[in-house]
Amino acid sequence: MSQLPDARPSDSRPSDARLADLAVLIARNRPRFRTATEFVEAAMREAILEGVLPAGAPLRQEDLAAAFGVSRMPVREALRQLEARALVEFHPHRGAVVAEISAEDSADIGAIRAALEPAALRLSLPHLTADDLALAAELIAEMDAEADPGRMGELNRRFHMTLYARAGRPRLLALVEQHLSAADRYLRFQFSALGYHPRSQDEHHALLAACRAGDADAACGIVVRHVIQAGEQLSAFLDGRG
Amino acid sequence: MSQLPDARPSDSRPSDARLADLAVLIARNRPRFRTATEFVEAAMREAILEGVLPAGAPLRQEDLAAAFGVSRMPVREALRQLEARALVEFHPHRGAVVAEISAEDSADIGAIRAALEPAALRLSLPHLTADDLALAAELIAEMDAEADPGRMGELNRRFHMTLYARAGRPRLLALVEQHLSAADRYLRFQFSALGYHPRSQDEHHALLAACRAGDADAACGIVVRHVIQAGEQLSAFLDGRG
DNA sequence: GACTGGTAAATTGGATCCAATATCCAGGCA
DNA sequence: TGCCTGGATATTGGATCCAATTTACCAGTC
Repeated sequence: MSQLPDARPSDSRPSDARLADLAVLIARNRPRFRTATEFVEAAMREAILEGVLPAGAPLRQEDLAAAFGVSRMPVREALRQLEARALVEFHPHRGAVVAEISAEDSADIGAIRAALEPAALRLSLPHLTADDLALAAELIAEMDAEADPGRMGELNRRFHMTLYARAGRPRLLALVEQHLSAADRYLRFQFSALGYHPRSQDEHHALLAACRAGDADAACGIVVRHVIQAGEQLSAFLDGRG
Repeated sequence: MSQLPDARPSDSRPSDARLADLAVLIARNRPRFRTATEFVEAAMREAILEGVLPAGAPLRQEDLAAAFGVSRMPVREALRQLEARALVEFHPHRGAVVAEISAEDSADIGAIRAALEPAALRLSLPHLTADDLALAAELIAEMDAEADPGRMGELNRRFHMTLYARAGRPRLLALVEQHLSAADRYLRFQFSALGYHPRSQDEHHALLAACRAGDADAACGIVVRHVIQAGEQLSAFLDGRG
């Protein structure tokens, strides 16, 4: 992981073009992560959010280390970070497990989204560009054509984040994305079980229209309803099989 | 730290009362932290929020380990958790530092609070008891008598959390408390520099009154204004010495 | 047959050890 | 003189090792 040479060339005629190409090449080839811990943390977060590591799954440090081809230590540090994000739970001396999902937790996340997302949208909306709106429209179209639940969640997340992106509040946006992802974990169930798809798409269209019109109040109202009703539907679904 | 016996009694007549007492006794006597990592994490978080470890301070793992009387490993895990909470920043191979504070970050936190706190209050307000309101009033009174900025922040945080506590959304409340604490870090400057004290207390009184009256809209309006104007004042202060 | 007690295996938490990287400073070269 | 190069040092990132705790299993007893 860290013993790769940094691709530092000994080429001694540094034309600007060459340097630029080089930077691109380095950027691409640079192992996406500078430390093993970062790598493991990102991979595990994705695995949990994607459902590859299902809720309740025990996380044996030794096994994970072997799977990632590293020692236990980066795994431990990554698990600690994920714990702080409420994606895994530690039980002292008994190990970590992927955080369980529940109707209560779903409602909790829904309440947080319903509070944060309109705030982000209100800040972002005045600064949205035509390109942003075009991209959002494109993402809606892609969702229409998409069947795979995993890709679906990804597109949904990108659609929402595109509309919030100009808020210029990194911390707020990070929180929003975090809970959007967390909600994805829950929605994964629902996508296959219930066909909540068409209605959701209607709301996406309405939201985009309100954004185009620059109508913050309307847009926020749609977002809140969108989030709330998704949460309720999901809570009902989870309750029905708790 | 972890070699204390678990106080498991061999008493073989388990009356319910005895069991309950036992649970209390165990809970009280159980070392507050079960692992060194938990201990270090809690202590460091407090130290950062209290300002004992000021913004920008380098966090040498060896020194911290010595200070806590443990090895570097629990320190490393604790630092990772604090990184996920945005309280420290890692620079690969260069070490960790206490997260810097800035006017932008202050505004960011203000926006988050302004979104989350009214949501928490709205959920909590219908379930507030007379005791809750009495406690809140008491905390306001204590704030009047308090001069120390540290204790002040603590009281302010408890006052707000008392009003939100009945929201019944653990995740939401954790987020609220986290950002209330983060704001404290910033307010510490202000308390001594500017005398924003009296006005803030007026707002606290007004907020409590609205809660007593069960007027959610009014209470939320006050909270939002309270947070926003504290944020603005602070941003201005920080900008003025950027 | 169920429960207590004790022992053994598995797994985590913590400490130590090694490698890799960044910083700092001296020295050579244009 | 100024900049780049190279090595020494400090500090982190990662691996290995040991101890402590939990769990499972099995024997013995009521």
